[in-house]
Amino acid sequence: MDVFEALADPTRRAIVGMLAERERYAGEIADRFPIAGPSVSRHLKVLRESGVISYRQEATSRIYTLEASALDEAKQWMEAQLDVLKARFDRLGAHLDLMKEREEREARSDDDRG
Amino acid sequence: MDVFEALADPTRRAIVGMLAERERYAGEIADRFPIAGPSVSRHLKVLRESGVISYRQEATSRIYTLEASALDEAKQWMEAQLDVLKARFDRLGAHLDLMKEREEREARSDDDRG
DNA sequence: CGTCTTCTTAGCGATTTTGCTAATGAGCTT
DNA sequence: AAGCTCATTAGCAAAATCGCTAAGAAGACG
Repeated sequence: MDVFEALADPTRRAIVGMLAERERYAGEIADRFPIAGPSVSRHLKVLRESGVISYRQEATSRIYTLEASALDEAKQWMEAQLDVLKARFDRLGAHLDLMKEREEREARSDDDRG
Repeated sequence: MDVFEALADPTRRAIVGMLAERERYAGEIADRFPIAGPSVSRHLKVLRESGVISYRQEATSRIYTLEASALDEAKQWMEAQLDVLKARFDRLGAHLDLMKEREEREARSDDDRG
């Protein structure tokens, strides 16, 4: 259910990386990690339940696929935070510009007065 | 050290959300959650050690700030995976186009002959 | 200097996570 | 139907996580 929790584990992120390249059989995934098959199977389950991956059955094999939507959701959360942060800095910049402008105007007024 | 692990916890993501808006005192953060102060303090430590937030001391208070860089790093990882995935679909699309084109060319040849 | 405020670290228990091996389910193949 | 392959679930131990309360560190302030 929770994408962030699913991506917290380095093995699971590596699986995501593998599936970004192309679809894979469960066994093909398991072979690439130094841990036992059932352990990988559990990681696949977590990724499945969080919606990060899906599979289609083909005879006795499961072919796993990366689901862009879940990953995109997480990306968008990151972006939203960064946007709010950026907006804050932009306002700060605008504020500094405003202060600078006022400063200059006051300097000119001083000149006018001599 | 690990941004993804830091963002796995919903309380910590809420803290990130608070700090995106503006800097906050540790106490100000703690007040917004139904858990005890020390528990929040530990969450802040995890976020600190993963580089997601930083603080500056001011008298007895700590003012916490969101660090864009760590969040950006996580965002970029997401983007990288999605880009690889997208590139794959683009290639697939190109492949399908190629097949379609060949099909049409063969159809024309049939007409010529037919 | 004693004490208040602010925040953290120490230490504990309950729960969850991650690894393992063993057993199970489902589909081929002979 | 027996046996093989592919992948999962079941069940266990070790480790990590998250909450709590109690105790500590460090500046402010009478």
